[in-house]
Amino acid sequence: MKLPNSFYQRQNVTTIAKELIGKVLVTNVNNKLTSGIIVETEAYSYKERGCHAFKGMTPRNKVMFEEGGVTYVYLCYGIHHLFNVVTNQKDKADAVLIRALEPLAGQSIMQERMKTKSLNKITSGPGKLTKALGIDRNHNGLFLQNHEIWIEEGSSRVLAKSILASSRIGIDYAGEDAKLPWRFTLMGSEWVSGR
DNA sequence: TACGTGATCACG
DNA sequence: GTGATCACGTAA
Repeated sequence: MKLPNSFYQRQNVTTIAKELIGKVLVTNVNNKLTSGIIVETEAYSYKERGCHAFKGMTPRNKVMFEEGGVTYVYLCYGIHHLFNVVTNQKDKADAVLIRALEPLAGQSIMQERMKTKSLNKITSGPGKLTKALGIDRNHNGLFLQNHEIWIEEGSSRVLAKSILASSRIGIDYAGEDAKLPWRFTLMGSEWVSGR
């Protein structure tokens, strides 16, 4: 079952980021189905400096100002595509960055895209998982109710106490806000990114 | 630890 | 137009 729009349109982005742990991200790109269990997320709110939307709307971050339930994909460091889901109401530009997955369906397709014969760490990082699932900027602003990218309920329930909070990665420019404990990881998962 | 890589955005 | 910057990954 796809998560409904009401899941994404709630106000508290950290709650949504936590609840996304254990859910399953699915893509159907070029008729190739791939999926993974979400094991690492980060929350971003327009109210704090870590967020692309902090200084207002620009051509790049425009979709963050839509209603929750659409994708926000952008190119980072000229090389990596990063995948977010937009949350909250219209003009409340919050989003959750998906940072790591445990591979589920279509593992051989992911290996092909990553040019590796191993499964090890194949989706353990925000830039890697987009490549493995075939996500790029063409997938910016898509509705998560569509057939190309969506998130569905996982098969087993994740307990709140097995989710760890820590500070977000790679946002030193955000000053004090870089210390917010808005990165969430699944305790004990070997698929969490390692930076 | 260092650097590739190119879109983006705040300046003029 | 131009230049600094950047929510990373890999090799070393």
